[in-house]
Amino acid sequence: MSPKKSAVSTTRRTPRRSVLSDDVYEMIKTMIFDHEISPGSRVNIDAISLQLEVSQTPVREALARLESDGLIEKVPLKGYRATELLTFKELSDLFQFRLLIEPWAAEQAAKLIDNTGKTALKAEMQSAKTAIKFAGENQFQALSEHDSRFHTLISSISGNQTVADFYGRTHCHLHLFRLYMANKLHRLESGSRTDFIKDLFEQYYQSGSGQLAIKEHDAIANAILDQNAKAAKIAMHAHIESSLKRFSPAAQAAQK
Amino acid sequence: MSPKKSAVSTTRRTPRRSVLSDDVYEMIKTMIFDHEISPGSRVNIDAISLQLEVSQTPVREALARLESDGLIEKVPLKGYRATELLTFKELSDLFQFRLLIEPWAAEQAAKLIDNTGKTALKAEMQSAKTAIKFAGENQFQALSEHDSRFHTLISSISGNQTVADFYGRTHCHLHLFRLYMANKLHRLESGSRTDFIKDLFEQYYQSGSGQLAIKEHDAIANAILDQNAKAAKIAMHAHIESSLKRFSPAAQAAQK
DNA sequence: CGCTAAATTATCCTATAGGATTCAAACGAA
DNA sequence: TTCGTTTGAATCCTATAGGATAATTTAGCG
Repeated sequence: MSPKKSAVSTTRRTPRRSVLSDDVYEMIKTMIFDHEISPGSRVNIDAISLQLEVSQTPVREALARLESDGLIEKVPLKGYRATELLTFKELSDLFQFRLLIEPWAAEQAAKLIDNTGKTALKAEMQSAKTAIKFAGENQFQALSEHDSRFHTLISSISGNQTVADFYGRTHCHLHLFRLYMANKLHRLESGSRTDFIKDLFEQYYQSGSGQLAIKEHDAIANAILDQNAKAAKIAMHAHIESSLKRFSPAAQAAQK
Repeated sequence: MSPKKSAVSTTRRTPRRSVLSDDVYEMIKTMIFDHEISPGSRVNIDAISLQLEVSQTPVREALARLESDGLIEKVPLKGYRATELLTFKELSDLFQFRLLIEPWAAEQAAKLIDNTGKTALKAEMQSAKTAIKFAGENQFQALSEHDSRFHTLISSISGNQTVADFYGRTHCHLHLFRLYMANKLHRLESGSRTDFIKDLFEQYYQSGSGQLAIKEHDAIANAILDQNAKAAKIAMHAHIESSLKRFSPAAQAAQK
């Protein structure tokens, strides 16, 4: 009876391939991004393993890795919890870090880009422009993912793996922050009340801002495609600074 | 019988406190730094758990975290292995990254340093100077640890937590690289043969270089203590560049 | 009403067993 | 002799149960 049951469940698990703990890692990450696990809330190993229908071992491994990513933190004898949302100070620090890294990466990318890179960059910009037109209510999601891919692409074209790696580590935090703000805006829209926070969020997220970010991306992409290193560097710097400016009011408001 | 044995072993384990997996993490890290686990070699979970007298669970968690640090890598169905030593390209990339981060950090440190910071910085420089005189055969070890503390201290005084965190992640790789070269030098000295590699290593590690690094640190520290931001930035930039130059010949030779 | 002590809860850690996969060596056929 | 197949051992990965310890809550007493 018991062995048979085990055999059945094994059969059912078989379609899942590769390493289970990697899948669990991605699943928990998705749960955080989707706000099934909200910032600051506790993450129970038992609960996760029951929910995902795996044992505790892969969950532990996944949580240990997420702790290194800074998405989960472990309080020694109390358990794991999702990290709090970035404070305004942390957000500023993160953007300052990007200002040190990414303009240089754009500069290098302009110097080193080859035909493969040019094709990829053109494709990414094209996909962004079609996405912004047709995505409808998922426009924000599409835009956010384009942003992620765009910056990652440039980091990788820069040829410096260390820089690309470290940029990648920052991005999930920014992504999470954006998603959180979008979620907050959504809830505000569902309700009937209007207040200054809603205005701030709309100011950031609605049409103007989306178009603006794409325009700035365009300037960067064109400079890189022209192999104009200096222009690429300047454009990236300007983009990150104006991006922080767009973030700031909403971020400060969200602290309260 | 069985329960009694279990009770005994439990009693023996009791003195170890706090979270076991953290201890295991540090222990494995130490084993890597001490070359008990050499670059590229396989890391057997069973063996580690037997050696450290813990079960597999904390070992797995530790390895998962070390994988995020880049000190261990996991090959899906084959096991864990220590990562290979940095290639010359990776080393160059890492120093380029430091050139983007640390001069800025030194600049900020000079602007923001308070009395607590000044005291700490003076103490660190003092300890370095006494260490280099008296350490004897451990001089290299002492110097290496001073270097680590010095750069970490400046990153933290800069006030940007993101920058400090990311700097910290680079340092263990540099540390490992240095230890590896020191070990290689040591083995060359034990043997009787002399060759160009030995010369290169000596050129880097012996008196001249140690004094040189301290002098450069001194220039940085003084600029920061004087709150001369521009000078601090320039001094840090120069230090990292000359540090890479000292590394390069030995690193390129080690590749072969 | 406030404080101490016991019971409950939750988490960490251990231990073990078995399925799945890979690597290596032995064997047989062309 | 050489190549391909098969067998065996080693290892990883998963699952599950239960004991130990710290944190939390509840109850009782002053």
